Amino acid sequence: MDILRGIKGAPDWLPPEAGAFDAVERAFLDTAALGGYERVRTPVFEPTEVFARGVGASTDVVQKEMYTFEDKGGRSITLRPEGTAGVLRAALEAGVPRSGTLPVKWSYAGEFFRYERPQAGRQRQFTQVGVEALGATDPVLDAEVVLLGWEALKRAGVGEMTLRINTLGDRVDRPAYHERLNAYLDDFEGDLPPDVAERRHLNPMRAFDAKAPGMAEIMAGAPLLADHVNDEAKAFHEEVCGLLEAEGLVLTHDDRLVRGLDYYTRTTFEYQAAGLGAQNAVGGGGRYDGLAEDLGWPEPFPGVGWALGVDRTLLALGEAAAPPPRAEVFVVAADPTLAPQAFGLVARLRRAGVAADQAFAGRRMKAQLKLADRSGARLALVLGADELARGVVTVKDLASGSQREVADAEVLAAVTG
RNA sequence: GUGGCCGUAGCUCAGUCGGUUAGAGCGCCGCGUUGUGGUCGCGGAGGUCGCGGGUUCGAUUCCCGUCGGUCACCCCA
Repeated sequence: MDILRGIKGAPDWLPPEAGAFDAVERAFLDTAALGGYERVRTPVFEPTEVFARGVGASTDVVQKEMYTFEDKGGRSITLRPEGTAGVLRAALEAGVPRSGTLPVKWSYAGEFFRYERPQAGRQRQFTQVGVEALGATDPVLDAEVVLLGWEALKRAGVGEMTLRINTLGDRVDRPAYHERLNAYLDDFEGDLPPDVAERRHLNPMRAFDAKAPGMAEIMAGAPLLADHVNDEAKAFHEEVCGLLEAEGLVLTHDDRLVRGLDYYTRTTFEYQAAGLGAQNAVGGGGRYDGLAEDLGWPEPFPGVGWALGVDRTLLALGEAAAPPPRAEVFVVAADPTLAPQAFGLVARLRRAGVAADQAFAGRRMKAQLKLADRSGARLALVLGADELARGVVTVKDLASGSQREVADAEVLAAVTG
């Protein structure tokens, strides 16, 4: 019988990569905390409507990538494909817009699910860390969010990065622009790839993303959203960019950066890293001033945020991924009958906060030292009948090979000193 | 959902122009040291050559199918 296998696209993280994975996640979260973003945890599944209405019906995410099922009560449930819709749903449900001081700044981390064909940097279950700043429309807030994401990636160790940024204007700008763009596309009706032809009436901006042969030429002459952004939004964007440039960030303005989620308004941005294969975005985000209303809130409740891909960042880090912490001290029993004493010594060290380990399965001393070496421990503590009789422990420095005897009562000091 | 490439030891891979006992490196275990690792030497364990079918005297090798992996498209973290 074949062994049972995991689910396609649901990765197992094992040592040492899992340790590096945690380090990346921690770096992101720590950076968010430095910015005053407080942790929230929301469910991994939501009513399907949260995403269908929040993320947008025209998006690939909603149209073909959601893990949707019916629970035993007949409700349609979806495994979260992204974080913003669920977090905002939680904020609205808690009445955040009408309580407390705004903006509220939250961070989250967790697993997300999208039914896609796996490839380098893309799995069906993946991990993101995100921040959402809710309840304020202020270019300083947008700049803070964008800068914080950049700093988070830096803190995790990512080297070469580019920051692409764009403004999509407000929702009031959309209808007029959509109409213009669709009128333009009408002239090419017969040449449009099926997916574009189908979706352009829901959201014609997706046509800019289409890479089918010939589309680049068609879109080269298309009207740009940038020309339909209202003056206030334009000024807002310039202020955001100015703040970021003052902090030394090099911006790559990309007026085709649309992002595949319908809720974005005004600021959209994306962090790209080298060494990732085809999927080179390690994070992205933007402002979503209309999302709360999509989720049923009676009045506008603005927000801005980003999500960073932990898996992808790890991929970008490659060999530079931080090595996980290892045991400091490895206890070796020279004789199998001393196992209880070794066990006790390990326990004593651990209680004192020293990362300690030992060998099992009654290995010979030679093999135990080999394991001590492999563990990366700095010191080996050798316990033998000899030492026991004299109330001492042999402390061996594994790098130099030198060793000395230390009185039992002095062991902790010798190890920590 | 579509396409390319790949499935041989725990891992990374070689090999068989179809032929009798399928190899290497790393890792693992043991011996060289009866209480001392990282180097070295010697030895050992470990393989239905992904699975099913076909062609053939004979298939791990050729063909078909299937499953799995991987990369890319679409899109995104």
